[in-house]
Amino acid sequence: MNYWLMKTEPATFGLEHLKKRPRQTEHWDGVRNFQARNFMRAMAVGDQAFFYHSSTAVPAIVAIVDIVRAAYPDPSAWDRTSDHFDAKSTPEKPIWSMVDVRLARALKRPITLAELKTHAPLADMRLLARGNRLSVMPVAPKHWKFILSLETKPPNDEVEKNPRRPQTANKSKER
DNA sequence: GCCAACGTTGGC
DNA sequence: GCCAACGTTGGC
Repeated sequence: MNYWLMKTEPATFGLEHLKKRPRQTEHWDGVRNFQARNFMRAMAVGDQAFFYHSSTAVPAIVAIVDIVRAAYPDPSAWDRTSDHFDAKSTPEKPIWSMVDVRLARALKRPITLAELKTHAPLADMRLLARGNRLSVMPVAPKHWKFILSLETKPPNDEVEKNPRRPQTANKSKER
């Protein structure tokens, strides 16, 4: 069983949307990056993924989802009205894939990107790698376990022990 | 709104 | 196959 992380923009489809889906299940359509697609194709039923809110005020892991259906063709690729339409993909020769995910549970509290960055054991986490833009990526089991261990701890604990940089009196922007 | 990083496209 | 231009992602 493997672990993953899947990004979604809460303004478009966030945890509140997933909660309202029938059986709290949704197909993960619209991925148009080969690497991300290949990771979805590597998923098996029973794998779990962090549900991550991106492009939002407070980027964070907010829930865990179960992979409930392995990769199959993404029909939005041949839907001309879709934002994700791709003329190169056809029902006969589909290029893009999706999986179905079902909400396992919301985290007890969101684990923010800012918080993840403060933890040394996560230093080599793919999500935190420079320039990372993949919307679907694997999560190492050690990272998965460590992140879940943060759930029951106060969010500011570690931040206070590891101040990011000295605060200056001047609140104006750096230049 | 800015911008760094990266993927894709297309000319050659 | 190279690589510059362009588009997208996503944090800040």
